[in-house]
Amino acid sequence: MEGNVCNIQVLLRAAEFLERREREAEHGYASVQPLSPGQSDKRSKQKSKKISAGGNRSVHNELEKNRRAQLKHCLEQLKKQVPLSSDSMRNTTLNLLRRAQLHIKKLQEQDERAEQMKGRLLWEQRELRVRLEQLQRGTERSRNDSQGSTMSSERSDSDREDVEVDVESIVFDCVDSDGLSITHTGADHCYSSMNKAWL
DNA sequence: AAGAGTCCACACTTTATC
DNA sequence: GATAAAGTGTGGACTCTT
Repeated sequence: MEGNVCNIQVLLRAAEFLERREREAEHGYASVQPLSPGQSDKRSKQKSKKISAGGNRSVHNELEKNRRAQLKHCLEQLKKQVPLSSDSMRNTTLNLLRRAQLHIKKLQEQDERAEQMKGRLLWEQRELRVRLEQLQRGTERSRNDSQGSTMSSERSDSDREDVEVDVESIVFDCVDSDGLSITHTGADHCYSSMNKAWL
């Protein structure tokens, strides 16, 4: 009985040795040796459980490789989206993530500014429409007074349609070269050109 | 409950940079 | 050559599916 126990222990040791040698041959170095008890709870549990993923080390390794390749691919994609840094920062993953963070912040700010400008332009558009209506009514009245004409308004709805201005396009026409940072004078220029188009 | 898939942390190696 | 960063193998933990 005692002899059998000894044989089993010898066999287990031999199996361990063979496994270790196989690992060394596979990737050039021995796998991580378990730490002494108390160093790490995780490590102390290592031998107690089979590998859950696939039950096969090589399958697990392949899956992990795929996962990392995917992660790397995503980082490459991100690198394309994020503008290159002008300073002498090294192109490490950490720096890439930092630059991405800054870039996102910048884009959010630009978006905010664009929204503000859009609101202002819409407000301006409404104001100018009201003013136009007033002017049209004024000219109609003066014509009626001077000529006593019964003709209907010179400007039909279709004419008025021509006057309609696409605010969105104006916003982008007025955008500065750096993106969406529209200066006040630039916007004023837009308004004056809008007025010219209408009059 | 068992198995598969995925994420994460750790140890270690390899490669790049100074 | 020293150091940092990237790459790899591995096992545990967790979630989801069957």
